Amino acid sequence: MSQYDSISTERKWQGRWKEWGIHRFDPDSEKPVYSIDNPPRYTSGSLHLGHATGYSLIDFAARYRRMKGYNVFYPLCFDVNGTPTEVKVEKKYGITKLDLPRSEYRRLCSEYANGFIDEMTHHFEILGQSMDPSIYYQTDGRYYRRITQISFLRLLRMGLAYKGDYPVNWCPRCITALADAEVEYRDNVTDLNYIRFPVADDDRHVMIATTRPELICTCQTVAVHPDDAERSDLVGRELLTPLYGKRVKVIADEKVDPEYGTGTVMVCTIGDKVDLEWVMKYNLPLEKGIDESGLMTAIAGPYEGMSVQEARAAVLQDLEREGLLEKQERQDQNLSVCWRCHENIEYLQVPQWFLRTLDFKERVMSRADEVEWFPEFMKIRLRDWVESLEWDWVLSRQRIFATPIPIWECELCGEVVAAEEDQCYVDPTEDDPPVDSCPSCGGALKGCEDVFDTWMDSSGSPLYNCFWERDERMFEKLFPMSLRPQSHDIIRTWAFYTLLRSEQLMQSIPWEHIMVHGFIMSPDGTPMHSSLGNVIDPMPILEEYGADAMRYYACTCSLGVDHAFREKDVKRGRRLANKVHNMGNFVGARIGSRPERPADLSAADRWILSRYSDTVAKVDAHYDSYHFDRAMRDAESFAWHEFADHYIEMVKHRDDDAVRYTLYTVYLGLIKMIAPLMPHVTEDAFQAHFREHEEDVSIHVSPFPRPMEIDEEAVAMGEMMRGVISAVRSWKADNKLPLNSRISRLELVGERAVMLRGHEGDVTGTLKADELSITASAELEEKVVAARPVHAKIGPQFKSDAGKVAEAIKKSDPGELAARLSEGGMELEADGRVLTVLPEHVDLERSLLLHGREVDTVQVDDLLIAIER
RNA sequence: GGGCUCGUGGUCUAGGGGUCAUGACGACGCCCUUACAAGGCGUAGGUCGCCGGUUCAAAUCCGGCCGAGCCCA
Repeated sequence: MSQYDSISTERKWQGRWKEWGIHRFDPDSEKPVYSIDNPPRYTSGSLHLGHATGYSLIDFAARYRRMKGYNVFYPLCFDVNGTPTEVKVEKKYGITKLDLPRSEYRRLCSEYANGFIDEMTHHFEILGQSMDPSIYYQTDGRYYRRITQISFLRLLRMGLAYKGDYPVNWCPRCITALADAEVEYRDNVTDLNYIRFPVADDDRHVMIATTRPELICTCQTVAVHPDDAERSDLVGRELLTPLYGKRVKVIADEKVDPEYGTGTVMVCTIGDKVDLEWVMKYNLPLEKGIDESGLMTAIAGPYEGMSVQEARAAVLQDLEREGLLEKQERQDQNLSVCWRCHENIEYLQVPQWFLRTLDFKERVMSRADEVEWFPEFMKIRLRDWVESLEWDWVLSRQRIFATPIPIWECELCGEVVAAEEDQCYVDPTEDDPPVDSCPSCGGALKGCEDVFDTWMDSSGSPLYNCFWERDERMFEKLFPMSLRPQSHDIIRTWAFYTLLRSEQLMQSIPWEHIMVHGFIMSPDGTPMHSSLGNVIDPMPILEEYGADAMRYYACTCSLGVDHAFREKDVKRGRRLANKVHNMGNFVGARIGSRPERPADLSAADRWILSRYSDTVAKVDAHYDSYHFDRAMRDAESFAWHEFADHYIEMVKHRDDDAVRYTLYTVYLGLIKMIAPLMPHVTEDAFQAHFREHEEDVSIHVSPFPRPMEIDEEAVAMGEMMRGVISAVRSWKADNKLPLNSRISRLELVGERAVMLRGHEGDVTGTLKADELSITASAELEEKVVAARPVHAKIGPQFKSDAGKVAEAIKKSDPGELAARLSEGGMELEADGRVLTVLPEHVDLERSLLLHGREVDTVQVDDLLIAIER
């Protein structure tokens, strides 16, 4: 009947929250700050399921901390920068970066990326996000790029940023350098070509296997393994490269794998990382066979101007014609590709700006140790990455839609003139340098056309968020931040670079906690890819089930691991929202005004207050350690299976101050516990039933509940009542009776049952029983029907005899055993020793028989319930 | 190939030394009960991936293997 209408309710409160400004960070507040280094959402279009989940997890932390009394800093922010947008724009307009003036190209990118922001902001609202628009930023803003540039100028002055001329990863499609972190690997199958290299001044030839025949033109040397007896005579001799006839020397190097191909390797400039090592080691000339656009250079002779693929085909054809191609084998390989456009990357020597990184490995790891990781094991990923680093970070990109590197260079002598800090934001391709001409030679200055790797912007997010170089007082207050939330795939980039730069600029950690979540996979557990057609759009889910239901799913996703999407969890979320709503209807109809705590509470009241207190303590601790899945599990299980299923049933027959007080207190605390996870339905219940009695304008700015009392005796009584009531309700169900059918008489028999004397009303009222009597053992025949060993007691005491004791208990006649135990214990003999079995070692199951009356009996543990219809 | 995480009823999942293994979904049966049938009560369904080891006791700890996912080469 009463159904919760999630969609309209959610829109309503989302609108109010905006009006009330309850998510606003207060710069003037004295409250402790909890600041979140929120991942600026990349403006690539609509939100996908992974984002919906990831941002939900962050929002849980934000809302929880607000309720814990923190001044929460949780900015609405977008990442508007970089290659992914350029790739999309180039596709859309069919252009490359070379086709348009820089400013025009930049305008198209900016228009494209900014075009998504309104929609994406709206999506965040629909998801129930509590991001604060009053501290909004986007990474292409002059205000943001200014911080990137100033931080670079500091690093430059410290000697940590430098210009170098080393081979770098290069994407010929994007025509730019790439950092190691931007290189991805793809499985591929290619041909391994066996090619004859004639030996100079001899009629012999040597067979060389290569996957890159187009690079014969840059072959600098040929290597064999020093222990390779078969080929050792070649070392020191010269070979002639096929097609070119260039003389190259044969060397011996440990790094050659004698098992691979022919055991003879041609070293080119530069085919792969191993080539690069040899180039460095033997100081080989760096001849460039491939240019920045991925086309063969003049060195390739007849193949000049061809693409790598074209040249490879042509070279193979020519080799075959000359009889130099012996054979070809299919071979698996691991191809290095550009992280964004997936073009094969090359190693090219083009002068670049670098940031000293290798020198900081240890210090970064030591900062990482100062940060608390959730989960802890994710730090291992960082360590593995840091240990594997071989190059400094290439900062410069030959791209356009990013932050310009704020320097000018002398066209004559190459002298670098850096921008003044107060010039920033500055674009050296448009703005004037701080001096008119080169200070060393008077030559003309040319603005740098390179831009920064966008991770240079991203890794400055804590600096920007904390008002670095904008507001000293705020910086003192905010830095370091409280939390960095992110996914595990960008540990090697965002987390690493942020730690690095915070160490270099501040000698500090950037944040105290880092929370790392996994990916959302398709329902069958495989990754979602648009090419596989298994991508799930969260918007229809949000429209069908509501944001609270979606967030319920999100909170079941424990940190650090990947999760297959499960629509049933979203459905479960919707049912919980409905349940919470309906519990509110029941409670709201009962409570009237804000009740004071009456002097006497019933056993049921004290039981549920104790269980509630225990739950609050657990849930609070789970939130505090970002275990939202556990927080929800404990809160939900209490709400549904203790409070609703039992307590509410127990008090339906009552109408007194104690029950009003208990319902008010427990239900209010309950919705507060769930509020960070399901903010809409809890706000709705708060506004409907509590707002007029409570001071807080919204549940989301109200204090998180605190445990009240744990009354062990009441818990024992409550659990027993719950057991009795459940048992009788199942008895009614088994006998096909409606649950509200009357029972004329109940009798509880058992020593523990006596505890319930004085609280008969809770039981009779709930079960609609006319009469209830409680007796310890009277009029009953007790029969022990089973005896089970209590291993938890037997093990520690009897150690290696535990097995024998357990066996003896199992073998005994239960009745006799019980008799012996009541006389003080049962003695066993084992290897000449006497072992005494005591009552605590045995769990007796008794069947209690009641005769003389026509009754049904139900047993709960050691309690017998006799029911007279 | 290396690192990390994970293999638990049909499906998904909790638990991480103490012995009738948690819960959800699904299935089946029953019940419209002074909040909720989008509800309640119950039943069936398990060699806790496989093989060894440690221990009085292993789903849990250790080793190996098999399988999955992620990250990296």
